[in-house]
Amino acid sequence: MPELPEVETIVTDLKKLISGLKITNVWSDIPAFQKIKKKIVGRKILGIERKGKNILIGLNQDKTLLVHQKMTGHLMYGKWKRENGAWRSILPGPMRDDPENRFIHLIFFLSNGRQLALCDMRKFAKVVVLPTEKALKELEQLGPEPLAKNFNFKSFSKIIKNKHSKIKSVLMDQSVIAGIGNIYSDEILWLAGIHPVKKATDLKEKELKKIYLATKPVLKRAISARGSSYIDYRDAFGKKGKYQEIQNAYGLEGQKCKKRDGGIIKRIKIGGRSAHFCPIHQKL
DNA sequence: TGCAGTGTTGCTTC
DNA sequence: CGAAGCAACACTGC
Repeated sequence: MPELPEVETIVTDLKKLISGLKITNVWSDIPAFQKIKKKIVGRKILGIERKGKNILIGLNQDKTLLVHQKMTGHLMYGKWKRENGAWRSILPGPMRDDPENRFIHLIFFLSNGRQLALCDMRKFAKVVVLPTEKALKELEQLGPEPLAKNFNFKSFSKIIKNKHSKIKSVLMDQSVIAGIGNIYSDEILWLAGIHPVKKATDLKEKELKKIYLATKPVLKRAISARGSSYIDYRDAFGKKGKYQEIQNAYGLEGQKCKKRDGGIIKRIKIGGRSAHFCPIHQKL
């Protein structure tokens, strides 16, 4: 679920909320997660950063808590109480009676009395504690960060030009660019005016440039909107993102293209994923 | 009722 | 080797 904008939103918030705190206890109903308890209880949280869609929580003694939220995972900061076998938020706010609470599978108890909870309906999320060096090594295969200052057209086009897959799939390939998934690949191609099925290797210099130039604005706008909450994404405070209200392609099948070019947004399958595009201004 | 579809990734297959 | 297909899981909507 969470792509770069959603992960960036949570990381920015968590930096302010949990940096400097100690982890005092860990609860989980998933055996794999229960094992991390003895590795991190008593450790201090030094800092938090994002790499692609990964969240790295730096701990003392050179350990890193590596979290990938995959499809439906999201971290929330608050306070929950176990009631009748379920976790219930006891703070005022949107988490109070959010049905999402029933999917809490992991809780870190913090030294200020608050908790960091992982909500994950489909249980795909990855949470591991590794020596920092190892964690960084695991993420070595990630492509460049599209929002970094050194993300330039030359390196961007060089990687993409010789890929033989469809451009949408290439944009979602984490080793090509880090952080782009199904929603934002649709949005980037809509803004660039490129058909998602087009083979990357067939793109002309001018078309590559359009994609490159569309990438940053789409991601930045999504970060400003605090991400998309198509189904279950929540920010650290249990609030939904607003990008789905300003989307141009994703999830808009059958609606008029917002470019007012007379197109009706079409939905097709690409590599097993749904792709949305305007057949008028995104021609093959 | 049952089954296709869902924002990700990595393993298997060709 | 690179590209494509599918499974991991739980739930929703047609």
